[in-house]
Amino acid sequence: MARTTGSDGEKTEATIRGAAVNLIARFGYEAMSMRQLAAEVGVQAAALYRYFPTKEELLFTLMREHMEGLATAWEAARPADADSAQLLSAYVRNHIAFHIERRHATHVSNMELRSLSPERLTQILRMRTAYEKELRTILRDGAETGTFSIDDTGLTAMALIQMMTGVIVWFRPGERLSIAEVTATYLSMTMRLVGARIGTYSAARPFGRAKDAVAF
Amino acid sequence: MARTTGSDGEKTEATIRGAAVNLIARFGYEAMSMRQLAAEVGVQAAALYRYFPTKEELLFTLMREHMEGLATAWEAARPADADSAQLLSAYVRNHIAFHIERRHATHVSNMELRSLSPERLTQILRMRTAYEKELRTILRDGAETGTFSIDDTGLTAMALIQMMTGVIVWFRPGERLSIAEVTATYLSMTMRLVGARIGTYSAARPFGRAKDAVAF
DNA sequence: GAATTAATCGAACGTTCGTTTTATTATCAC
DNA sequence: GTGATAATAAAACGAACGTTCGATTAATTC
Repeated sequence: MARTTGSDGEKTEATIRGAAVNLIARFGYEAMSMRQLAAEVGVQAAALYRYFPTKEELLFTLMREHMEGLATAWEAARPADADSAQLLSAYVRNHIAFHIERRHATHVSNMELRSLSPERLTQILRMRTAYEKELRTILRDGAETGTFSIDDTGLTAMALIQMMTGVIVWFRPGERLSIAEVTATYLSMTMRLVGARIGTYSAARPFGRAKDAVAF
Repeated sequence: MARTTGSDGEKTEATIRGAAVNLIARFGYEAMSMRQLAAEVGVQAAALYRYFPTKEELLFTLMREHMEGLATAWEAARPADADSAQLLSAYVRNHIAFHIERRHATHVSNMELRSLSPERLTQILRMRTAYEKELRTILRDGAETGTFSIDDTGLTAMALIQMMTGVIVWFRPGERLSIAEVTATYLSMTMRLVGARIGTYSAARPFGRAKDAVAF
């Protein structure tokens, strides 16, 4: 009974976070119990409350930090003094890379909005909207300069984001396609979709072999 | 106490299904309780078990029928003796129409896989795979005839499906864009994405007004 | 080394869950 | 009208939940 020898608060908290992301991604937030999470971490459920006051606070923290991480990554990746095509290219690359690396956290971030209380939900949605707005701005500017040919920027932005984020649904590291190949292909598809004129972006062929329809 | 005057089994079952789809879409399957569902329907929780033996069976039924409905709709919509571009066009139109009309059921079908038992999950995944294979076949054939220019059919198929299905995330009937406009735009984007040669599909401009970046 | 703080444990709280059981009433079939 | 079936209600079962509380031990600070 009582404090376990060798316990370290920072390590335990990090373990809790990691285990929570995995368990929520796999079972769902509502289906994951605190006892299950605690067992995964190697503590009793009561110990979790030393780090997170409520189950929802744990979820909110994971989701908020995911969005903050995305915003930060995009801020670092966004090229200065770049034209629309370059900006879009950077956006796509960053988006794919970020989400592939955090498949489970992305899963949680996209699928557990319903379990947040209204105020917290508002916060997360605001962050998502801000990120989406970045893409809309790129598309609008590109359309205005004639770099892109877009029917509706709002719709196009959402369609692209859904398409790109959807990579986490099917991509599995170590399988047929590499991250580089996937990224290049998504970029190529994106540029075509927005009607970018040939030559406004570098879209080297991502595959050395002939097209085939190997099943996923 | 006991049977309510005017009760009708068929009507009650239909009401249960409808209410379940709405509640699950809104709160999530795990968060929705049978008492909550029963209250929404206007019966006691025990009554639900006359129609569905378990909560999971209810979910499975909703998801299975959603997929069956989609397969049936595609079967009816698929044109006979059509080329790849026409097939893809029909696929996109059917996909968008079907999902927009069943936003909540789609939500449930996509987000609650985790709550199914392994055997049931396998069944649903098989149905999804079959539907996806239809698109892959269209893309592959189109690529072989040179109608489309595709880097990787498997990836492209998944990207398209994620993009199109994602319409339910943002589309709201009665708002800025009509279903026809949305459908036309998704079709236009799809054709570009797959590198369909101009002239191989009818992509009339879906908007009469200038492109703008009105926020969603 | 003593006091304080940190990190855990075990037990328990109050509530809710999916589900079953029994009883009751309504509707249908003959 | 009688018997069978359908459709519901009310009560309860056994289990599990998120969380709190008090106690205990480990680590840190002075």
